[in-house]
Amino acid sequence: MRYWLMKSEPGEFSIDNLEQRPQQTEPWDGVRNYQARNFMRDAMRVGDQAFFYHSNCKTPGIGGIMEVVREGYPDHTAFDPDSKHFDPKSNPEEPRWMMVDVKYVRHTERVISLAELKEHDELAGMKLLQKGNRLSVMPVSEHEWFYILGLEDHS
DNA sequence: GCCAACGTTGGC
DNA sequence: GCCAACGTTGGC
Repeated sequence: MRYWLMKSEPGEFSIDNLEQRPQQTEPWDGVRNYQARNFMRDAMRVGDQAFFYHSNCKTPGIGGIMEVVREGYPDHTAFDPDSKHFDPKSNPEEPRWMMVDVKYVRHTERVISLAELKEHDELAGMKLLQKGNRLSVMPVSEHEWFYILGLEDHS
């Protein structure tokens, strides 16, 4: 089992939205970065766990946990001219972009903010914290995963 | 293949 | 709203 962190702007799609979806499941569409795509296409497996990270908002940070329930398949929003994620260079015969389906597991007991993550030396190696990192889908090590979960009931 | 210009991300 | 960092595009 692997661990991941996936970013979304809560104004677009939040952990609350995921919880309210039918089956509490949603395709993680709209990723238009090759490295992030490769993680979803090549490495994510059913049963993997992921932090739901809220980005570009008042308090960026981890707001919940989700699980991969469907492995990489073509992101059809790239084919749709009306979609804001439309990419004319992708087509159903040769899809350029991939997505996975994720399912709500739970909210974290509180938002574990980016600022807080930065305070912990044990997490200094996290991809999320590297300067200039803009990946929206990235791996989290098992050690980082459980260390972060251990922060949950502190304040 | 180089690289300047441009668009996007995302914290602050 | 600002802007640093980064990825992509396209002329050459």
